[in-house]
Amino acid sequence: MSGRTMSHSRTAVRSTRQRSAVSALLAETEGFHSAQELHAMLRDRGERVGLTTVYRTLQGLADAGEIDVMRPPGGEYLYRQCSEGHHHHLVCRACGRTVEVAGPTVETWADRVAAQHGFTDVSHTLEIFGTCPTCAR
Amino acid sequence: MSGRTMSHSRTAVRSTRQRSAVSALLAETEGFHSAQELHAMLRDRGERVGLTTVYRTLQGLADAGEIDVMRPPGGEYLYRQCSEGHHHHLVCRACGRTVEVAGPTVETWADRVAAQHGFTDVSHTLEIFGTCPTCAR
DNA sequence: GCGACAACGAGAATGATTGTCAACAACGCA
DNA sequence: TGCGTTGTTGACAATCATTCTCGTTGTCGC
Repeated sequence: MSGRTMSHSRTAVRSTRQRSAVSALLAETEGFHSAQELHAMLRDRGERVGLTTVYRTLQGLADAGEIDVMRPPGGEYLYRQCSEGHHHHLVCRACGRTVEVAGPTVETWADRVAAQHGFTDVSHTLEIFGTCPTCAR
Repeated sequence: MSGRTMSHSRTAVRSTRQRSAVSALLAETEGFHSAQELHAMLRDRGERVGLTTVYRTLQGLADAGEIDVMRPPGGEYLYRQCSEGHHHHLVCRACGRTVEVAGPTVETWADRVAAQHGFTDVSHTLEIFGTCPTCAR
């Protein structure tokens, strides 16, 4: 992992119809969706993309940091194209609506705590769940 | 769910050999383990407990807040008996060693952010991953 | 004791994700 | 523009943690 030295221009990522289709779909879709859902959406659109390819493409995009991955308690992986930079999500349990939140406070706190215990190469996951105002009634 | 009114003394939790075995194992075991691992450990001990029961018992204990649940990226659910109260974990990616960390800062931050967006009934998940000093070499 | 019913557990079922591998199609280069 | 290299695709099988089924068993109140 992380050993992608990308020497020269070897192993260039090829642009294919399938990959474009997935990216395009993500670009114009709101909210988080599972790989299965995205695959079904593509199918409904008339795009012919294999399920395996959807999984591979999503993982690739996630590794590249171009999309966000979330795993709600008791559910499968959900993907979404978000704004740039590191941020977290506030998710409604009922309707799934999400709000992106940036928390410099938390980032530094997590790094500091980890450093205090001598941990290096630190990362973290954080999701906030609740009921949004609309669903509250 | 949550409709456990417990009228009279109905639906009392019965104490069984299997349930005791799982609790006992958790009590004297360090670190997080999956349901499958715990089941194997019980088997090695000579305890005869079905896998289904291990799952059920763990879920029950987790619901009751008596044990902690964690789900690392790309893995299955992990269970562990921790100290009382709300806290988070700093986990070593290499050896799995965990350190409990309390973060009042984070708790209030999460609640405040959620409140700002009108979200109610708020909860959150947070895990910090890194490489511990020992594994760093 | 006794009986109601929670708990158990072996095996089947589920379902998301990953592995396989032959056919395919970008893209660099001549 | 033609061609070969090689990353990419996708139908299908395989994996594997978790859940469901349902007949049997063990607890506990009385």
